[in-house]
Amino acid sequence: MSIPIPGIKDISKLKFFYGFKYLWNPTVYDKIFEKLDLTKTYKHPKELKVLDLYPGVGVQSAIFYNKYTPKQYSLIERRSSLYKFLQANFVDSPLQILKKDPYDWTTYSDLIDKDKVFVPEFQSPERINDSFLTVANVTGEGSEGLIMQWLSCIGNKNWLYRFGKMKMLLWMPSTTARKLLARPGAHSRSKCSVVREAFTETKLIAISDADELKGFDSKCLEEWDPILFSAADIWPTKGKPIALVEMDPADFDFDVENWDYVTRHLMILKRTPLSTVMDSLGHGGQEYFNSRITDKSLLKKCPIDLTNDEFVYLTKLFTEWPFKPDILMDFVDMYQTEHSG
Amino acid sequence: MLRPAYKSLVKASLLQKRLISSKGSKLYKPSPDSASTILLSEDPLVAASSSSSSATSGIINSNDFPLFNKNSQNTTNTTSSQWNNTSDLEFDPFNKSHASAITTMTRTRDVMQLWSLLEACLQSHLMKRAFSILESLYMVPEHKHRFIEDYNMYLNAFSKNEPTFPILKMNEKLTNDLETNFKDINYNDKTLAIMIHHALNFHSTTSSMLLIPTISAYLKMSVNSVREILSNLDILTVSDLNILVNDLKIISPSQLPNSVKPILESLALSSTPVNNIPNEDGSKKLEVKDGSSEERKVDVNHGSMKTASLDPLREVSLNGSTEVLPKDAEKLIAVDTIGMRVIRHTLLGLSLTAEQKEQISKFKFDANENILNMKPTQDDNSDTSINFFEIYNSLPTLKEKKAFESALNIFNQDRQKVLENRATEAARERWKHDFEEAKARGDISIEKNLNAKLWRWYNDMLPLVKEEIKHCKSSLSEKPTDKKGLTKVEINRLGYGPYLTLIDPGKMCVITILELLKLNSTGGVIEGMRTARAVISVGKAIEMEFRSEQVLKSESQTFRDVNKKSPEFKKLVQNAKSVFRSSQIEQSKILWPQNIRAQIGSVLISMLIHVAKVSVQGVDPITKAKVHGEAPAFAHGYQYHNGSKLGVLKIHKTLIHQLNGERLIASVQPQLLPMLVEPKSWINWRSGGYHYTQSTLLRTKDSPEQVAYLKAASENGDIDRVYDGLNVLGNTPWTVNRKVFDVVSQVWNKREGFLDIPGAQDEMVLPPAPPRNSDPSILRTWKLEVKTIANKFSSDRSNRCDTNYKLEIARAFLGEKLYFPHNLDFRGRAYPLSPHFNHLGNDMSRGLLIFWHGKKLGPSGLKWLKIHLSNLFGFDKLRLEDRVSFTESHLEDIKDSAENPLTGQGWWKTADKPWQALATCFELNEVMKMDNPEDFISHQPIHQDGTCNGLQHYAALGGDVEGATQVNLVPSDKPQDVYAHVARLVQKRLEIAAEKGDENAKILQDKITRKVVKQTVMTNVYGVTYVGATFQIAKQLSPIFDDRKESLDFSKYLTKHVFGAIRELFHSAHLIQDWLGESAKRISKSIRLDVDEKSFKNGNKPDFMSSVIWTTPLGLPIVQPYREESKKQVETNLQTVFISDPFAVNPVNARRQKAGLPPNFIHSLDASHMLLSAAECGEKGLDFASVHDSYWTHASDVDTMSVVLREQFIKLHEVDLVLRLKEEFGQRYKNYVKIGKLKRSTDLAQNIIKIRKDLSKKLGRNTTLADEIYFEKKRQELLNSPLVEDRNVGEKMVTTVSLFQDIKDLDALELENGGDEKSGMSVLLPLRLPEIPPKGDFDVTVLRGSQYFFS
DNA sequence: CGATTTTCTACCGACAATATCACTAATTAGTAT
DNA sequence: CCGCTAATTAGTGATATAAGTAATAGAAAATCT
Repeated sequence: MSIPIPGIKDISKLKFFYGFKYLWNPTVYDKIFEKLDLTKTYKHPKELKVLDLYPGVGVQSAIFYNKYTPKQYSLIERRSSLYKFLQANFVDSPLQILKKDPYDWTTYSDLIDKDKVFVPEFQSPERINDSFLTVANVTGEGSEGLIMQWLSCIGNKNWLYRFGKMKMLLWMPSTTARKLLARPGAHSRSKCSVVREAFTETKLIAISDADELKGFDSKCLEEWDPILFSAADIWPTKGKPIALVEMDPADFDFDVENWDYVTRHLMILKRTPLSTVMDSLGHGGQEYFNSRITDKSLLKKCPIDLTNDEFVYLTKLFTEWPFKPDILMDFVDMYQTEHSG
Repeated sequence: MLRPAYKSLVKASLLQKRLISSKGSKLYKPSPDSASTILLSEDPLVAASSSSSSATSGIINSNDFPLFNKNSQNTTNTTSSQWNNTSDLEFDPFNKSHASAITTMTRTRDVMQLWSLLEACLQSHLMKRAFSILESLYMVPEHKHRFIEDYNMYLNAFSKNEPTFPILKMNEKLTNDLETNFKDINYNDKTLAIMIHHALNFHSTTSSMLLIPTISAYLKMSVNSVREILSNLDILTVSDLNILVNDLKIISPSQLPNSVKPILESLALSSTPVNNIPNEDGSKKLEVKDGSSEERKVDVNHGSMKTASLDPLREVSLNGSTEVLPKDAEKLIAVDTIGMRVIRHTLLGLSLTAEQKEQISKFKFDANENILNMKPTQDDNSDTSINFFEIYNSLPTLKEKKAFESALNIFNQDRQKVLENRATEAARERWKHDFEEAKARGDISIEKNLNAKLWRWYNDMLPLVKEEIKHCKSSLSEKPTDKKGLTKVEINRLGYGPYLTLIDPGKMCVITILELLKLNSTGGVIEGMRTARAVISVGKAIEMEFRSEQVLKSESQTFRDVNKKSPEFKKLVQNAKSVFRSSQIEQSKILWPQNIRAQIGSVLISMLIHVAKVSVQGVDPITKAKVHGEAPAFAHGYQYHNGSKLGVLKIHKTLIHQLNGERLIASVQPQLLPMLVEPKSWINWRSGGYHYTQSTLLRTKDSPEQVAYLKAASENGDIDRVYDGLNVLGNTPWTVNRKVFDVVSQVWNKREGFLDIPGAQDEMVLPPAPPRNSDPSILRTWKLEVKTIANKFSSDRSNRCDTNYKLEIARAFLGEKLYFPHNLDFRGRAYPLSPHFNHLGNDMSRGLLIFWHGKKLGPSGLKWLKIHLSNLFGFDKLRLEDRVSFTESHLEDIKDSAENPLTGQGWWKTADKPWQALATCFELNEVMKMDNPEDFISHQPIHQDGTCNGLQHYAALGGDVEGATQVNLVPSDKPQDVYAHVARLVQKRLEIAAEKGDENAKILQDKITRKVVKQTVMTNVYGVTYVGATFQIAKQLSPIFDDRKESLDFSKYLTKHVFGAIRELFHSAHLIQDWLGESAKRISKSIRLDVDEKSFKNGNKPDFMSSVIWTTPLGLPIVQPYREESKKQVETNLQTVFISDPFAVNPVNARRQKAGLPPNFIHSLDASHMLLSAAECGEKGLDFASVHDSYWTHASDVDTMSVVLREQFIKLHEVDLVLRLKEEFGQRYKNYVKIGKLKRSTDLAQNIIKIRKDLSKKLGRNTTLADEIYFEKKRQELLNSPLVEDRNVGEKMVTTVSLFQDIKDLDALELENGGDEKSGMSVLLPLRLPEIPPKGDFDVTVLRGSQYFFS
């Protein structure tokens, strides 16, 4: 029994997508899944539980289900027009449609702990969890923050990542993908690229605009060989291109709090050589780090050129600094409410 | 008078031509053969007023004359030409309006840059470079008519630089310069003054025979008058004039400037001439016609000086106190103090106790030694300070009091001077002193002593600064052309270098250090400050220092030979000096650009960061051993806020801890402390207040428009009454309430929280973090909690810092007589110039201040004192009798509060305003001890507050009887409580709704108190929105409901009812509010015809540029400064800084204009009322102070003040102010147009379409609204042309706008925004204002009898 | 031209985002005539 | 010496930053089709 795949005709009747964009063309999906080769990870798809966040019109959900018929496939969609669409298109289907907000943390605790509607299996972090997959579409321009939060959850090993190394197939704006996947020295290298490097193993799978590729590292592209499709395969058509990314958690071992402080502050002046930029870490930082860093060629590098390993090294030095600042969080109170009576 | 006008017109037309051709305008450019050639006539008269670049005439047009001015209602033509004559193409960077500014702004920037370069070069004696700068300045066409001033500056410096240059050679140079290098420039009277000065001062090189003819020749060459030449006191010193008048007798004393006349007269009488130039017999006095009018009378220091003249100083002989004349101005300051023995002598002559006498004889009356009680010791009763207030009070007779005050005044004059000028040096001396003391005790004490540390930093920083200045100077002396191969640092240096060279490096170091310490814990940063704020503050402080230094230097220069004479003479000199200062402060034309300030600040701060070190302690994370080391005291870094970076300057924790326990009085900007003597009277828009520090009358928001209007009004003499009121406020002497101070001080030193003073906290205590792998929601809650704590911590700390400043200033002024100079915000409300500690501050500040003068309570005073206490407890809505009895029923509490403020029951702490209540308790307690309470001498200011002052004005404006009754404009036997009344109305509404079964209403029914609605009623006057009010009410309701969401829902519901009730109760007020709002909206969406090209760049969508402008009844022009802000990043040494670009010309922010007009208009009225009342009270001899709508005076004078303020209110509202405003708007925005919609079907619309079609054919493209505006503009110009034929052509012209002229009811034709789409079309309509709401029958004069109007 | 998206959110005193890169206008340098 | 072009630079505008949309949500204005 296969689930009917919503067609573009029905989809295009929907107007409001809250800035999100969805690939609707099934042929592109075929290519994507072929490339992903999920059966390599999920040897027993029948045991797989899939969480589909912001499924939108559910094309991908239907195709996925038809291909792998997993044990459980839950769609989390709160936006009422889309929720209604899903309900109308998937009557009597094995897809579980839940009207909950993927943005809200409580959605997950309710789902897993309270209502036990969707309970993934914990697997030890030696390999990718082969019974739990999350698929998400966070292509809204304003929702980038959510992706970043999920990323930091990998670092914290909380949220869905408490069940081990869960793979995630994540749709995002191509600009976000570019930022995340930027390699040391690249123009768009930023803190979140380092986060990605530190916590994950990430590949670009597909992208909706070949032009966008020039923003990515050419060597990596060779390796990834992403699928290109056109803006016409997306609905709504207008707007910026999107990309699909496969994200696997990776092993890491460092003090996240200090590492966060060091990367955050160094990446502000990302084109300033380490020999001078270290002062922005605290009183007398330059002097300390200049004396501690033995490899003088590292001092000539700029933060934008550093690999995560180098950041980890700097973090180690930082933790050993007797005079390091004791407040690592940023507290700026911009809006002091005026008192009046 | 016609000549210059004509000239400017030519220039304007040329300018416009260039503009159009260069920018490839989209505007209509007719071909020469087109029928409309006439419209682009090259005739300068036609082109003139159209030019968007013709400076002031651009916006300050005929309509912009303040309406309350005498002749303003006359025909616009005459006023218009007046404007053109007086201000055509005036090149003044401050006199710019937005619409006109754009073309010249870039040039302005260049000229400013050149000016500062010039100033710097002259200062560094780089005459050649200076000359080449002059040549550049000469190239700026708009600047030519001002160029001579720059040349004079150069010439003057040249004269000083080449003292032995013979006058003939000098003359040669002058001739050569003006005839070959600067052909278009003519000398002016100042030039002649410089030549005369040169001739006189270096007469050793000029033969005496030559001297007189030379000078006579120069005098004859005068452009305006000899008087004009002689009035250049910045050039001609007093001794110069003395020679001219008394020795050479070339000129008659009558030609002297008024301010120095008395000095010279007295010099003439003195037997010893200052100079020994032989009096040549045959020299004639030059009689030159003097057409110049009397100078505006300047009455500085009137009161104090008059009283001083009858003081006993006269009898004291002063001979023998001759000292060597210092050459250097710096040293002059120290010597320029009065013989203090005189003062001491005077004081000792008064009836004093033996103890007081001893104090005085011990006291060193040396301004330099005793600026203020700023000693870092905690000992308040050190021998060196004197409680002047106590002595003053103890004097038995009025005569003695007067004598005392006058002697004190002379002493204080000197102290004020030192305070404004030498405070940085004083701080430095103190550091040095402490350092040396600490050094004697060993290295550890140096580290422990803050001042010693600062001294070290200072010494380390100084060479760096000097080095930098050296670089700057060398880059100055190089030719500016070879920029190649410069590093970024060097290029930046080219920008700020000229400024940096102007100030003494030592001072800059001190200022930098003090500023950074002052900014500790500001801007919501935990341990530090925002970089942006720091760099700008330092830059500003440096600039301010430079200003006062300049004024002081030129003052010393001019008066250098006349410093020590008899006391009377001294007074003459002091008078003359203050006049001189006013003119000097006025003259300084260069305001440093914001980016330069930032750059200078950053250069200095980065040097300080480099050198300032503190010793620190840390724990090695590995060995766990204690580690000692040295770390920079300051560090530059960044913080994120919502993804935005924020530059932060962090202060090391150890330093912060040290600062918490220190007295930091010195870091308060010394120029801005309260004054020891009466502020300089306001005489024009930029002269008043402090003696050596420039402040402007209006706190403008970087808006050239505001300045332009203010300047025009000031020069027109329209705002003299404003000055009067402001001077009364400034001349009220205060002193610190010592009793209250002692209590506050005790509380403070306990370091615990007390009332609204937060307790001291050294470390932030944060809750432990949950494990990293907790649920994100838990992590989030924790983060939020931490953030709240951090914010609380930082706000507490900054609050405590602020309180510390207040206390320190209060401490410094204990026993002193102090004054608050005031200026105005842009609506005309008055504020003290001195920050931190003033009577507008919080309850504690107010409690710490009392009037210096005491007045006997008298019969009514006691009553008012009691009422005052009741008011402070919040019982201000009772009958006066009941308030009196409230106080009388608490006599025991009062006694206890006064006698055991901290150990007793603490009744005073339960007051609404506890500190002021405590102050009042102290007085009342003393009163109770008296046999005859009416004889008690009271210093306590008694407040009279308007009940909802905004609504009072609205009620008066609308003639609204109901509203007037509610806000006590109508006599009543008991005061109306608006808030309670509104609460009752809401309650009624709820009851009705509840009966209908409304659930919300049922729940809320009995929870409506006065407090719930109070804030909303209050803010309603300010145009609070529905959403905002909901939040306010939610805050009040939150204790009732647990759930926030629920609380908010109820609030939403309740807000609707509250709004309804207010609208019902103050219906008339709302109609006026709506009218004001609608008018503002239409004005800010209107287009001026001579609109700048830029604003119409996109065809049919203009940038709206007209802001709402009106004139207050006092004649003060008010310009709402709300425009879209354009900020730019400016590079500095540390980081880029985001600051608003003062040269930007931005479209108005219609929303804010609309939202702002109702409150601003009302505030401009209450400000007028206050200033009128202040002026009147001042004339009646009352001490007067105010906090906007709260008027303060002595208890005994409350009755007098009550009459005054009622009369002034009536006077204010005798005219229909709304009507007046509408008329003013009508005048000002007469030819403005707006974009509206018209029914396509009407004849009018068809005619417009026809015109458009014709035009379109001619242009070969579709017409735009811009084209239509262009033609209408032309039409208006023709109509206003002085040539008859032009006017005829204009009258025959038909434009899309002119069609509307004869239409009567446009309202019928115009479609409101709801009109159907196809039948309407966009057209230009003349701007019309809405009809004003009808005025009610309320007669404002009845409030004469309303005892609760203000109470 | 109507629907949709963005922008507010009570006035004044008052107080502020920044680093980097891509692109363009303007100036300078250079070279040849 | 002048004119021309290439090359450099100065200046401007755009974009990303962090990472729960600050405590909040509905109207009005601006923008787009």
